[in-house]
Amino acid sequence: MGLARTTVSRVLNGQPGLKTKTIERVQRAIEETGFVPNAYALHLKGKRTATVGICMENLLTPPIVRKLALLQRLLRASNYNSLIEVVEPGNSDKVIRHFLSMRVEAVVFIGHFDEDQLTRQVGELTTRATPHLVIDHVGIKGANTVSLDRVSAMAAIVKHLIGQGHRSFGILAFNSPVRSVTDRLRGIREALAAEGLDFNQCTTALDGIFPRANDFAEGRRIAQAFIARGQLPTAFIAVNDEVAIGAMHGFQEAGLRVPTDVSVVGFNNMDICLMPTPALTSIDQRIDDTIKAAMEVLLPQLGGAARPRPVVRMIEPLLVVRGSTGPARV
Amino acid sequence: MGLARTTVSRVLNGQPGLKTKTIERVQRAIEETGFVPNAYALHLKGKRTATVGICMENLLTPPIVRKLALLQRLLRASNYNSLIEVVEPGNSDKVIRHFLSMRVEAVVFIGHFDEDQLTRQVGELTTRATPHLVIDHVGIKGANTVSLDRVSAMAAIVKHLIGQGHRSFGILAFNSPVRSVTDRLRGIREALAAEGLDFNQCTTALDGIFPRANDFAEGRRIAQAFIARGQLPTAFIAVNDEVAIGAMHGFQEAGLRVPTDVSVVGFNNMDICLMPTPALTSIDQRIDDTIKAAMEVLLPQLGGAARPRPVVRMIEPLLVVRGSTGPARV
DNA sequence: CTGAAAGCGCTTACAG
DNA sequence: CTGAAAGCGCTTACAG
Repeated sequence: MGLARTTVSRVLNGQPGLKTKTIERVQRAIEETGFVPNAYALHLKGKRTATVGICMENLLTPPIVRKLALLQRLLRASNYNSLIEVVEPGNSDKVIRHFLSMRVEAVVFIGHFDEDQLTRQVGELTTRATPHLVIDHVGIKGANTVSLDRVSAMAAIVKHLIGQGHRSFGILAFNSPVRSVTDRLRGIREALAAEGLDFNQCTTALDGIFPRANDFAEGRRIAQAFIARGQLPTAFIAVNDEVAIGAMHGFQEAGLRVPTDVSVVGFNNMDICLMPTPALTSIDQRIDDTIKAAMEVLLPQLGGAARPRPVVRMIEPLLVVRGSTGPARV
Repeated sequence: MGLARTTVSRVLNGQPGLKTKTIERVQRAIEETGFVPNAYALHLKGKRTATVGICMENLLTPPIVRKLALLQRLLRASNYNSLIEVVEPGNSDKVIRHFLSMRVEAVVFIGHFDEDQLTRQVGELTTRATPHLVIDHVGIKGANTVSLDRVSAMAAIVKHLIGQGHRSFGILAFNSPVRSVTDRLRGIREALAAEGLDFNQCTTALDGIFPRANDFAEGRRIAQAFIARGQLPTAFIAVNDEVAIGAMHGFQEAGLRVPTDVSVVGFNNMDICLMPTPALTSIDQRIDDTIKAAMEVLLPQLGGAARPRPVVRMIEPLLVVRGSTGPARV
């Protein structure tokens, strides 16, 4: 049809200086043949990939998936593609390799990973001048980080409960070596100390008895174990909303009243907090603000401005008080 | 270092006929330089992309995300990468274009989309000899489809309730033009007809009064509306588990007993079914089996075996009976 | 305003 | 067993 590849290329890239007629001719030809440019040829010859690699811990826990969904939407609004990969145990290096081979312009980690591995990977990305951002996993050396302040979250809970007169606390399903959990335990410990209370003295955990599932059934079982044991704390702090609601049920089935007899607090402020009666007091992660902050950290780096030192932004959690917490029984 | 690109290429691809010493030398050089092959050059020159494009309706509703998570895992186990894209209203053509430019070896649709658009896209993929699979969205002409049999699901529910003596049914939050919902309404209608009952006579819906949210609060509000109206049906069929649980709460708060006064059925059999008291009767989508079937349909096509005509596999739902349904009040 | 030529970084016949 | 050359499908100077 007498069209040079050069001309076609120019039309596709909307470059100026073409006759309208030529443009139309090219566009018609493209439509007729159903031509779709080969992305691999495109990016081989200089064109930027405009792709961000997103490395996910999993796709099964709602808060994590929600972060992904929001980030993906904002990235697209800024004309970036997302390359989403889920880490299987042990293959996180493979994921990073894939990202690098796809020449992503940045890598974002969402969730919790092996600490040493993540540190090494952040180091490698930095060496290669590929920007990165770690969402959630706090304390990685040299890493740009945006994360909920989990220590602060637990302080808010403990303060709220102490303000209601509680002095004995049940800890529900915190038996995990994961950083987010240990941070939260530390938050509880420090908040208690700030009020002159000793963690070991005023908290009880019966987690170890059950396999960790972090679900409704586990919460109920732990509550039952607490009841069977006697000496009930007046307030319960759960690893997440599911466990908290399960515990509420366990208590209520045994004839205890929430919050008259026991107060219960969850974590994540998911929709399910409204399901039990009374509704569950919980911590809101402010995921929208987290991802907004993530974009603020990410975009300048995508622009190529190398940071002299890592940016760390902590998101302040929001305690949402509902009916499941109240004054301690005297 | 005296290494030909050819030799390096051979090492990377594990081709036979190289001296062990050479292989080691190459591998050391690769480690030292941190070399990662450029995927764009790789696939430009013939190498297959081993990538499947997954077009998602959204990343916010749990069943859909669960399908994605499982599919992605199985694809990786079969050595395929997943390229995941979320459709924003109106950009589904852009997604397909991106997939094509990335030379994906197949496209999988998960969720519900605009029917005409999806039909056209399936047609285009077929023309281009790019295999496809539609998960969930049933009734697309020419499409390879794997989907829950929603008509059958509703039949199971209706049969179960009729067996318990119910003859009047409340329909909760089915006011949507989406194919999955209209299919389910048809399922109810047909199942009633099979028992000699007329849909219009024995069902009531008060959905239109509220903005559709499909959540807990909406379920509660609809239940309250039913109570305010009087003439309560004895059984309620909800669009999903959230609405069902909300309705249960609405009824229970008004002093009605479940299932003594009203039976309630959900849909999806999510973990939250265990949260209300009594636990919620629901339909399990059998997502694991759905995705297993999806792989069975997909893999042979990825192998290049062009199907003479589209494969359609319907997954039989599983009714999980719990305490929220019981004999009709007489 | 449009076209012919070089080059991106690999793989794959083809020589040696 | 290893290397030099062509070519994948684009973009980008450079000519015309």
